Amino acid sequence: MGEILSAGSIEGVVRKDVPERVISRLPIYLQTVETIAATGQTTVSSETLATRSGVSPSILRKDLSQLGRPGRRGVGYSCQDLAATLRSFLGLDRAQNVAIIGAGRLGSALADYAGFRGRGLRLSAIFDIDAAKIGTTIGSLTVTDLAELAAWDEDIDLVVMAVPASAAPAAAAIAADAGVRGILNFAPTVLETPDTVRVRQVDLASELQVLAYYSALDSHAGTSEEHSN
Amino acid sequence: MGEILSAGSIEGVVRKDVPERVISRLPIYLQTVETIAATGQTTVSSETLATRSGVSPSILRKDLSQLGRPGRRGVGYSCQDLAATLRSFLGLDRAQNVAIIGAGRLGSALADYAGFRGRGLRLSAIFDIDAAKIGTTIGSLTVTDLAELAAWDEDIDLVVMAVPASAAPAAAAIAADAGVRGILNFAPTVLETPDTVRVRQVDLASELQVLAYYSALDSHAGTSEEHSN
DNA sequence: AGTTGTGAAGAAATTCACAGCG
DNA sequence: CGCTGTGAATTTCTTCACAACT
Repeated sequence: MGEILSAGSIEGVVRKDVPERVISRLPIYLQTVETIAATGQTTVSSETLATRSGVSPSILRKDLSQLGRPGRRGVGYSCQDLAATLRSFLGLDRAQNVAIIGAGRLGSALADYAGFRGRGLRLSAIFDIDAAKIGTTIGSLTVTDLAELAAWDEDIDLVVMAVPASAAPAAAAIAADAGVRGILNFAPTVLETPDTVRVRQVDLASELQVLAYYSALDSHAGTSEEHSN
Repeated sequence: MGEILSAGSIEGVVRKDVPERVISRLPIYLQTVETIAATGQTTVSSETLATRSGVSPSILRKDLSQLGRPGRRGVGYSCQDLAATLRSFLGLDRAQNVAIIGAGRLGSALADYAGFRGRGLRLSAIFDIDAAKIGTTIGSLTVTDLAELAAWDEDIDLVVMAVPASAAPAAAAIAADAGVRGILNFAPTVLETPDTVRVRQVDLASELQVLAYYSALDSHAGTSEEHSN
């Protein structure tokens, strides 16, 4: 009974509450350590892993210390162990069922996005409310009426919301009623959901506007034509 | 003489260095205040604006206090003024030229994304390196060889990187050489760029994995079949 | 009276620096 | 000897609470 990850689930590892800030960095570490493992390296130092992940070594060590499995002092972290621990910690041992709501341009593109499989995510349905789209095929999936989400034969864990802002709140309510646990929202609206449903916001225009700020800032800093070179 | 925003630029407003955390909230406020203004309201309180933007009133007031234009005590903020101030502050007075690199599924979908215009962003080109794609049309744009980015007739301010992870670093280098100021990176790789180029990362799989964590967490909290209802 | 702007307090995140271990 | 794990110091962010102003 020293085994912590016995059931291939989170069991026993999640005791302290880990801040969301930390959680949001773990997938990056997972991605990085998998890339490093793919080159044949068996261990990796906090220095290397941190640099390749875009964070400082101390923050990386603090983060990893939270998940229970220690690295080896003088050596570093075992790539295999670390990847397995991260996957388990993130709840990726069993693939999460993901549905896309919105079979427009963006939804269709995301449906074909290769980055799901192999990352612990299984795209299992795509929904829309537009009769013209229902029944059409995207990749290996058939677009289904959103009304059928609640009765879908596989429980949907997560939803990618790829509908216009005006349609997002109603769709979110349907998803929440259906027992969905998380929504990744591409619509530029703050969604109100019961606290059983966590929302993460991805707003393309906002991100670009942040970049625009720095772009304009630089233009004014060096008012003359060129900096130097 | 007294006019601060005379040249329709940032001039004089940007003195203190504003933390990126704050900057990244401003587009949300802009979005919210525009929505409110569209309903005909002329002023809005920090309470309302904050709630609709998903932040606390105090943080909203702190954020807005940084941009110089005060609200009216006892009344709130003028929707028109605030929107104009935010746009100006973010460098959106002149539309930023945006290019998409990568004319695959995602790049194509983003190219058609309606959310650019009216948000101070002008999509002005889409590039790829695949000869089969170059010359094809997406929306009103023709896919162009990435090699032509450097000599493009309009200066590209910002780039949306929608290429596979393996191709991203090379494409980022080309963009950086061409004088691009910001990259919104959809590829799951940390990009190394000169500090003239700011990168913001949007990783779909990572976002879903964060949601997966909370999803799995809940599953273990309430072990029995249903909540109630 | 009502709502902003803002110091001061409090909380959270990050970095430091080094003890502890392999 | 090298690298992790971690308390303590530091920095950053958020909230509080109220004076200032319309």
